[in-house]
Amino acid sequence: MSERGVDVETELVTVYKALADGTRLRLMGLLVERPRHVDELAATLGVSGPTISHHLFRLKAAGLVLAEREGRFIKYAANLSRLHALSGQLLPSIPLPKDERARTLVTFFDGQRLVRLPSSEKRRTWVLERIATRFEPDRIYQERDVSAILRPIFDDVASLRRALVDLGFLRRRGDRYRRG
Amino acid sequence: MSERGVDVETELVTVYKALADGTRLRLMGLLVERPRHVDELAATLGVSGPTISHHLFRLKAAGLVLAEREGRFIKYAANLSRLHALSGQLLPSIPLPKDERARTLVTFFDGQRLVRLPSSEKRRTWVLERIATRFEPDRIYQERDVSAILRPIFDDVASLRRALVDLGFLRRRGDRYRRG
DNA sequence: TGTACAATTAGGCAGTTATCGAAATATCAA
DNA sequence: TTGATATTTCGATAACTGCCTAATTGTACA
Repeated sequence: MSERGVDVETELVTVYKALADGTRLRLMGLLVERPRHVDELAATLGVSGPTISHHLFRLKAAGLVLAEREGRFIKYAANLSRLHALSGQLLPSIPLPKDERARTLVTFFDGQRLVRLPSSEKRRTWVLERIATRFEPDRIYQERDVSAILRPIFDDVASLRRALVDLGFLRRRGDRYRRG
Repeated sequence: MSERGVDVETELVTVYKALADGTRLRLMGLLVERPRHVDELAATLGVSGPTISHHLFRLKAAGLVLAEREGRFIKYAANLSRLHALSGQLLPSIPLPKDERARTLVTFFDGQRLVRLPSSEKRRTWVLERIATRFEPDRIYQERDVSAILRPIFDDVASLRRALVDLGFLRRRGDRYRRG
């Protein structure tokens, strides 16, 4: 799960890097207008074919343009659906810092006690992950054992237990529980 | 008119470049959450103070963060109003036509074909410059070779050839032509 | 004033990038 | 197959970037 965070950051950086160049921005401008061939782009922007090719490669790698061969030509086009998807999302999705997890734990725990269940699944996962460490692996717990462990942590034992089960930290079989 | 276009592009590139780095993205994440001092950022992200300083400089240059001295510390904060202003504007602003030269070429060419000769000398120069690339340097062309090259581009070959000669892209000696 | 601490600047190293011309590859057409 | 054209790949170069350590500047406090 934290892995996905890294991936999102990497992808964001790729997109930002792809757009962080004047020539590529102009390229995108032309391609948003209509699809074009490489040599037309080169002539229009006044740079060499290989340079255009290089920039198109980077834009393609970022998913911002699509290529399609048309006889001897290759037609490049802006990936409009991707642009649309990104447009409302780029800046707002500046990734949260790596230590968000640590700060989340500080925020939601008061000592050993859970202040409240986070509403976002990501934060809930971090919080429950810590609570799950109170259970030994490979040991079978009765429901009352589970409650005995959870009650000092959080008043609403039922919700907490359900959350642990929902996210797979606890597995339930009948009235027995095991760390998952 | 074109000047403003260039400025917008430069500013966009600055912003994209500022965000095109994982460390700076994480920095923004921390600063969006709350203002922080440099050494806290360095410790949190695990890089040296000077490196943080360098990144903050770039973010500040892009207008993404604000700095304020607080005693011995300097408090850095995300420029939230700027982020808000940019968020709906970054990608949508790509399609704007770029510099005047590019717009001219797009306007006057339909693929390889010249729609008409621009009347202003500035625009005519850009257009002819592009056509001139069809001629190899240091090669002598007979008039019929010149026509063979120009006819697919523009019906009125005579006017086009004269314009190329007038602006020095083609040199004529008797009935022979050379790229100028 | 002098010491401690926060931050920036300076200098240097390693890796990346934008650009070009030349050469290679791919496609169509004769 | 050969030739023409479109595009990419290769190889090189100059500029830029991210990171570090060491030195410098700026601020507060004893």
